[in-house]
Amino acid sequence: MGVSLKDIAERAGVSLATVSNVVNGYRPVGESTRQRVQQAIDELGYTPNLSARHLRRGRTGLIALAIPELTNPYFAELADVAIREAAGLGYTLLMENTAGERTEELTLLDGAQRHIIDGLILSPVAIGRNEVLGRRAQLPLVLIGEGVYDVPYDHIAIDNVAASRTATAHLVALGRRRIAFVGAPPWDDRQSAHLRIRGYREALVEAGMPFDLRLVAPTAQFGRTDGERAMRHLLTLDEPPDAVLAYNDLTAIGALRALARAGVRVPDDVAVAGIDDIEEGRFSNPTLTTIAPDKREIGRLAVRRLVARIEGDARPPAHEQPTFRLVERESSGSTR
Amino acid sequence: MGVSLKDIAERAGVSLATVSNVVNGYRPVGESTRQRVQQAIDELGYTPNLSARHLRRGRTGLIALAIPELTNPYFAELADVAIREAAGLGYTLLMENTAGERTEELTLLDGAQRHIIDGLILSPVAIGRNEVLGRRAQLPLVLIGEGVYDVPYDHIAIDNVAASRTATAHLVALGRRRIAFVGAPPWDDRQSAHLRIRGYREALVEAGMPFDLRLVAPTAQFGRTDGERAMRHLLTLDEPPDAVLAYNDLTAIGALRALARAGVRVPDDVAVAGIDDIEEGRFSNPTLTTIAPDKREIGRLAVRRLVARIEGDARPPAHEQPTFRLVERESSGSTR
DNA sequence: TTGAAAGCGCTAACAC
DNA sequence: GTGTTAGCGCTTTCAA
Repeated sequence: MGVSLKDIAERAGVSLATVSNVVNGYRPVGESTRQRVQQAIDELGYTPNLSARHLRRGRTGLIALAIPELTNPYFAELADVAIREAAGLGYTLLMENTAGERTEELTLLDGAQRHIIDGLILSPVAIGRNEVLGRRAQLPLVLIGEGVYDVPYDHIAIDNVAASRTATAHLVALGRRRIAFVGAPPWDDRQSAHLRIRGYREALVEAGMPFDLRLVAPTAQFGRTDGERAMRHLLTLDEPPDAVLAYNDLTAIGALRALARAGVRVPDDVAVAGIDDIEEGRFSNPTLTTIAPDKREIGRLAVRRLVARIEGDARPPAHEQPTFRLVERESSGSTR
Repeated sequence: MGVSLKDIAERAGVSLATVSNVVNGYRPVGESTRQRVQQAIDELGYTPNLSARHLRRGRTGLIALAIPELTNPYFAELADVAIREAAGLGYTLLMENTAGERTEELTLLDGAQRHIIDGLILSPVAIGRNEVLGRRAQLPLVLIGEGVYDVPYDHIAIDNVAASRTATAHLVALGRRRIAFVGAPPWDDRQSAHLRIRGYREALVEAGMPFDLRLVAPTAQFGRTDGERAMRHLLTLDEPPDAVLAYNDLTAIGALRALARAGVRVPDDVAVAGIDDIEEGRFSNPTLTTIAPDKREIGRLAVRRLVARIEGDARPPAHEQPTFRLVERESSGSTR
C-alpha cells in the first residue's frame, strides 16, 4: 500500500539501514547522502509504518489514561493536558473509561491491554490498596487521584486532607457553624476517598466544632445527580446545615441545584464549596467556591513519570503532590 | 518478553497455523486439538501481539475521533458513546484534539496518522467544504456535525436548520418579539455553522418578524466565555432582546451567567435556549431549555459507518440525520 | 560512513 | 484438518 523504507532506499540509491538512520538520527550520516535520502522521502511522501516499528522495538508508543468518566469535566480537562504532554514526548495517549467499575479497573490493572499499550495511568475509584498490591502485570503503572495510597507505584495526587481542610476552614472563617459534607463514599472497608472527609473533620475539630455524622451525606457516585439528592436530604434535617463542602465540584453543582429548587439562598442561608475547579463552576449561578488543584501539573507529571518508567527509569516509586489553592467565589460570599 | 504463538505451538505440539486458527477461528480445527491449544494458551497466559498482527494484516484496529475540544461536554458525551461502540466492533478509539484549528484539521485530513489509524471520524469546524474536497489521503473518513456539507464522504448530523428553527419557533410561541442569536460564527467565506442561523432566520420570517442583524452576536469560539461576552454586548443595545437562542448549550450557559450578573431575570425578562442537551444544562440555575440531538445514535452511526468503510463497504457515501427533540426547561418558562 | 542480513510475531497462501 | 513457509516494514548487529 504505502511507501516503505525500501522504496526510499531504492530511489536514493542507498541501503535500508542508511534511510533508517536518516529517519531516526541514531547514527551520523554523510551530508550529501542525507540530502538525497531526504529528497526521496519528500518526493514519495514517506511516513514510517508504526506497526512494523513497534513490532521491532517491542513497544507501541501508546499509553492509556484510565479514568472513571470522560464526562466529568475534571477528567476531561486532565485528559486534555495529558494528551498534549504525551504527544510532546512522542507517545499517543488513548483513553479508557472504567465507569468507576471494579471489574474494569481490575482488568486494566492485570494488563488486559498489555500488547497494545506501553504503560497505564490509572485513577482508581472502585478498587482499593489490596487489589493494587496484588497486581501481577508488569506494565509500567502510574496512579493518580485520591483513590489509593501507599502502594509501590508512582502516584500523583494533591494533599487531599489538606485540600478539604482548607476548604472547610474557609467556611468556618465565614462564621458558619453547621457545616455539612456532601458526597461521602459509602462506608465500606475500602480506603478510597476518605481523605477528604478526614480533612473536613480535622478542620472542624481544630475550630472546636463537633463532627456530626448526620451532616455527612453519603452518595453512590460523585455526579451532579448524587449531589442534588444528598443536598435534598440534608435540607430535611431538623437543623439543616448553613454551609456545605462537597466531595467535588460536580456534587457541589448538584447541591446548588437542590438549594435553588428549595428556594434556599446561597450564600446567605447556605454557603457552598467544592473541589476540582472545573470551568462549569466559574459560570454557575452562583459561581462556585472551590479548591483548584494544579491540573496542568498533575497531567504533566503523570505522563512524564510513566514515560520515564517505560524508558527504563528504575528509581524507587515516588509520591508527588502538586499544589492546590482556594478559589473564593459567590457561593461562599464573594460578590465579584 | 511475552508469550508468543510459537510458545503455544510447542507446548501444545501443533503448528503455528493451528494455534492461529484456534485464536482467530478462521479455519475449522479438530476438537481435541483445539482443547490442547486452548489449555496451553490459558496456562501460559498468551495474548496476541497486536503490532505483529497489524503489520501482517495491514490494519491497526485503531480509529480516531477528532473533535475541537474534549472539554466541551457535548463532545465528551459523544466520545463516551463512540468508545463503547468501537470496542464492541473490535476497534480501539483514540481521541484527537484539533482545538478547532485549521492546521490541525488539515493535517488530520491529509492523513498525518495514516499508519497508526485505520480510519477517521472528524468534526470539522475551522475548515470548509473546499478543503475537504481537496483532500488526497485515502484513509476512510466519516464527518460529523454541522461544519461541512455536500462532500463525498459519509456524514452524520442532525438537521441543523430544522433544529434551530424549532428552538426559535418555541421562543416565538412564548410571545417573545426580540429574539437574539448568540454565537454566530465570524462572517467569512466558510460554509461552517451558518445553518443554525438559517433556521433561526426562517422561524422569524415564518412568524412575520424581522431578521435584525443587530440581534445576531458573533463569537470567536463557542465556549461559555464567548456566550457571556456576547450576551453582555446584547444587553447594551437600546432595545435589548427578550429572548436568546444560543449556538450551543455552552454559549447559552455563558449567556445565563451574563444575565445573572446584570440582574436580568430568566425567563421573565429574557428567555434562553441552547442546542446540545449537555448534562450541565439540566443543573444550571435556571435549568436550560435546549434541543437534544440523539447523541447515542450519532456516535453509533459514525463508528459503524467508518468500520464498514474500513472493512470494504463500497456503497456511495450517505448523509444520515439522527433525530432531535425540544426539551423545555426553566430558562424558557417551564417551572418543573 | 555505509551495507547486508537476521528476525520481531503474526497471517495466509499453498501443500499435504 | 493440519503443517510449512514467505513476508509484512522496520531496527540493529556485525562487517566492511
